[in-house]
Amino acid sequence: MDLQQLHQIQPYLWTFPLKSGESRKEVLLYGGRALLESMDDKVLEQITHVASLPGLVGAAMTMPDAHWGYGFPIGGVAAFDAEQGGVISAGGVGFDISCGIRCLRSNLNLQDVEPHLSTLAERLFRVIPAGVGEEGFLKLDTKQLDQVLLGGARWAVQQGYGSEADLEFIEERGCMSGAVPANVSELAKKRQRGEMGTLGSGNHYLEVQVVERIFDTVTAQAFGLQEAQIIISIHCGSRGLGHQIGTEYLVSMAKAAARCGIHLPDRELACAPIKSPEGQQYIGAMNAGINCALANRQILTHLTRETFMEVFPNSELETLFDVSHNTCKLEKHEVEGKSRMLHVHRKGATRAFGAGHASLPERYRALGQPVIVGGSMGTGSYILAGNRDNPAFASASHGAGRALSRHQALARWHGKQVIGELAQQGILIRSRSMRGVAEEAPGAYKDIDLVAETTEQARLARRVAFLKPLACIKG
DNA sequence: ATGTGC
Repeated sequence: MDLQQLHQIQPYLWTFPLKSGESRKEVLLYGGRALLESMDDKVLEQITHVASLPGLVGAAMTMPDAHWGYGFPIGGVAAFDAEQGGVISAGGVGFDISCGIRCLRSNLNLQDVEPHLSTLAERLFRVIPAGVGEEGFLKLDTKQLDQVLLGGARWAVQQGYGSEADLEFIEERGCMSGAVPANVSELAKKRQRGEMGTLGSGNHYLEVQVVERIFDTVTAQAFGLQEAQIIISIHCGSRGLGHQIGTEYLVSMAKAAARCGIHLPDRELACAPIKSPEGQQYIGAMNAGINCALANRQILTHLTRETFMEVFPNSELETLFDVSHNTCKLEKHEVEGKSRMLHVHRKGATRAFGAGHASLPERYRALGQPVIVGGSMGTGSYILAGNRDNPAFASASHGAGRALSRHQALARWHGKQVIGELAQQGILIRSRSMRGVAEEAPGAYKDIDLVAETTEQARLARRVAFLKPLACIKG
């Protein structure tokens, strides 16, 4: 991206000035010079399109890890007011509805795990279904699936996959309200029948990590983190169900937009007024998709615990937090001194509530929400904490963010070579897809250290801990 | 992201 066309407001905040005759809201880009210079021009084009949608409140924003997505950029944040004709967009949520990360903290340290790492990786790889179309141990009929869509992680716990203690540390206490299973098609449910408790493909992973650095000892203590501790991160979403919801509602939203006279600068931006029948139907379906993802990560947590118990009989894995980064949520935000209810799209952006927010578990309330910034395999992850003065509708980065397209990555790396290079650094990769591994090569991603540092400098969240990968199960 | 697509 050419920074000449931007205006720097603060050291880590840029705006794209309006051209004469252009009618849109403000565009804000969070990030430093290095990240923005290497960012695709498409990000600016896409977020400028978002800024032209009806009912947008404040500015359309991108996080430091933003990259080109479908319609909305990944790393995009946009809040809409239903009372002012605000819209909801399937492309603004993302096709993998409620894709997110579950983080588990263990009572094990590096010394305990290192000698058994290969055994652990092998067993996790055998137990955790991963890859395109891979199915799990559960086969659900439509009626059971409706219960999943209503109950989320709470349903999974009721089935014996985890405990009440997990629920406290999941967004929405593990169960998203407002889910309407009837708004989810039979086809979407059929696709999900065998896919509960599966990882999926692409950038999804289950990773065994070690806390390598603590940045903020007080917050780390509240989060239960210390150096050399073993952490497990599970990154996945709502699988075939979420994807099918996205596909179907994209069509219904395109029709709604045409009927309501909404000008779409890009057909991928299909959206419907929040107050329209299509908008309302999508919200019910999306909330069901969120519950699907929450249940999915809960079942995977259960499988992870079972596997750890086989290798480390005294292991205990507690849920540190579970946060989504592909959602649209109705939240209360202060705008120019006024409290308003807004539909906040976060696509490839993590919710980052600051200290004192009522929805936070008591354990974290004085310090802020754990913000999980997932790395690519090999480059580590960060846990940050939400700030009370977050300027972006309580949002922050979600990961390293791609720097090269999948296509570019395939042209540059081979899967086996990537696995070999990571093995030399002591990082074990287990995957059924060598193509997938090549696409996910660490070099195809932005510098996560820079993303985390910039996220802190832009006051979006503050760094608490850095996690180094040890073993990664890939889709 | 995805019962992977020009």
